[in-house]
Amino acid sequence: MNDKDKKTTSDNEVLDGSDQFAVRQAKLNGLCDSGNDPFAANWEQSHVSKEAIELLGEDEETGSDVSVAGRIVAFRLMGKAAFLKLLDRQGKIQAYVRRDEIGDDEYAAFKKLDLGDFIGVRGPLFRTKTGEVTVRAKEYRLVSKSLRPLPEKWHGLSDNDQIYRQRYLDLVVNEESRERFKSRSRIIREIREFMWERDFIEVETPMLQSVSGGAAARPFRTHFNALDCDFNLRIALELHLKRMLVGGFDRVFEVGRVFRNEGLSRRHNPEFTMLEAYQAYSDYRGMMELTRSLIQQVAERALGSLQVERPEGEVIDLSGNWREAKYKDLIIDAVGIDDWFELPKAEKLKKTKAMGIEVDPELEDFEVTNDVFEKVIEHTLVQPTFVTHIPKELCPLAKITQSDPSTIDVFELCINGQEIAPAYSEQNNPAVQRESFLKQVGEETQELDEDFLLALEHGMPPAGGMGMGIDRLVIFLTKAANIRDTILFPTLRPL
RNA sequence: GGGUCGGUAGCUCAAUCGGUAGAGCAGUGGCCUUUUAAGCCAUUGGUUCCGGGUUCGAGUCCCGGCCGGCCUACCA
Repeated sequence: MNDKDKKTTSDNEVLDGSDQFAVRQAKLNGLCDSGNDPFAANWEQSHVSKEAIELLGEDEETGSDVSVAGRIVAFRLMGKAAFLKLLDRQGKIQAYVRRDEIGDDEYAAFKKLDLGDFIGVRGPLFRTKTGEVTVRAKEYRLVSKSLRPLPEKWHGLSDNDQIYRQRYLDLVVNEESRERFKSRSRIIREIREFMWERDFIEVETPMLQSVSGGAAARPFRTHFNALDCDFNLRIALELHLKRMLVGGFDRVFEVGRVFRNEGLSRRHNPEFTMLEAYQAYSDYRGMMELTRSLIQQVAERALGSLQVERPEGEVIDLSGNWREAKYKDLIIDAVGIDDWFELPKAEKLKKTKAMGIEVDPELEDFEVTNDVFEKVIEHTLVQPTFVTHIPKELCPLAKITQSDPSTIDVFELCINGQEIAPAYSEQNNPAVQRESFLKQVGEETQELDEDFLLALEHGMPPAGGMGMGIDRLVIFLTKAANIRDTILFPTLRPL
């Protein structure tokens, strides 16, 4: 195509090193010409890095033969010998290669390896002067050539755009990121373990839905050619999991992706992972115990600690029982007015303005109050807090509190200044459910899910239900600053 | 969507008031058989995100666009 690319076709041409792709391509071509296609190679691994390192006892200087493999992430050549670091799924292991041990020809080829290449190394373990367990190579093999240079070894990759668009590079060079995604996987595994231990069954429900309900969010729309009809991507798991309760699966959960057609922010990605769990014959109090135990067990098993230090230094303490606070009490405390809930909307607006909060005057009365919660209170709830007795207008899928008909049987768990998990005593009266759906349909661009109401009319056991934003859980458990740091491939504008 | 800050070598970053675009790492050539961001010598590499404009002269100033960070808006 251009002059630089022409270089790659000729080994005889002198490469000045200015085009690293061309240099590497030429090395690869040279190998292929001599009958060694590295992409055709494989390698028998006897140990992964961490296992191999642990083979050598504290007081041992040398050990048995191992065979390891990985990507070269450090290469220190010192004339007739070299040290290199191989990165595999468990971490890094050092290898030591000497010309007098692998032979002159092999060593000449070895010197042409590049950072980023995958190789296998076989030989005995030994301990270096500084005590690092190292594989002394009797044999090595290039098993895959890397044609492009890795990001800088010390600073890693810091350009956000590139970190998200080329996550694989971030994972190779940034250990913090690598560890965070291992933690995420472990957290989700421990969530499943916990639910199984509690006798829940994991199910999978449709992502493509003709009516998307269970939350008030705008859906993504798509088209199904075979039936020539439009579908929505799901915005919640709720309505299908409740159908499972109707069907007699009285403890069910699902961990899955939901999609909401909303903006991006530090806390929002349009596709994110939810856990929803429904337990028949329980209620929101039961879900409170379940949710607390779940997070405690997951933190204990996945991280080994119930204390999580925030980047700012404050320690989130997950141990013991957690604080409970009534929504109304938190509001009254924040605004400093005992009869806040009796004030007309105009007075509330005056007060919020005096507090320096911008509130849209078109909002409903309860929405003004909820703005106070979201803008003033939520970010202060760093230690785990169950917010209870939430106004009924905010949750159309829950039961009314017997002792206070203005509120519903629900909690909203806040940790790290964010909503993590709401839970309800689920509404199972089909008539009441229809009524609150109809109200919602009137207010928003929601459609009525008649199929779900039909299911309810067949009878759903009383149940507690809980939904948890897994990404937000991972944010605070792994000390991430941004939801995008917890999602391998976050949604980005296509280039 | 709005505000704001940014985009310079493969990567991490400099570049004074508008005056020859630099460094470290990586690469290339050489020395070096226990290194730890290995070291030493030499050296290649630039559409300064893109397109216009002002100017004798633009990485720098102006306008438009693209992409992103942060804040904000939408958000059970």
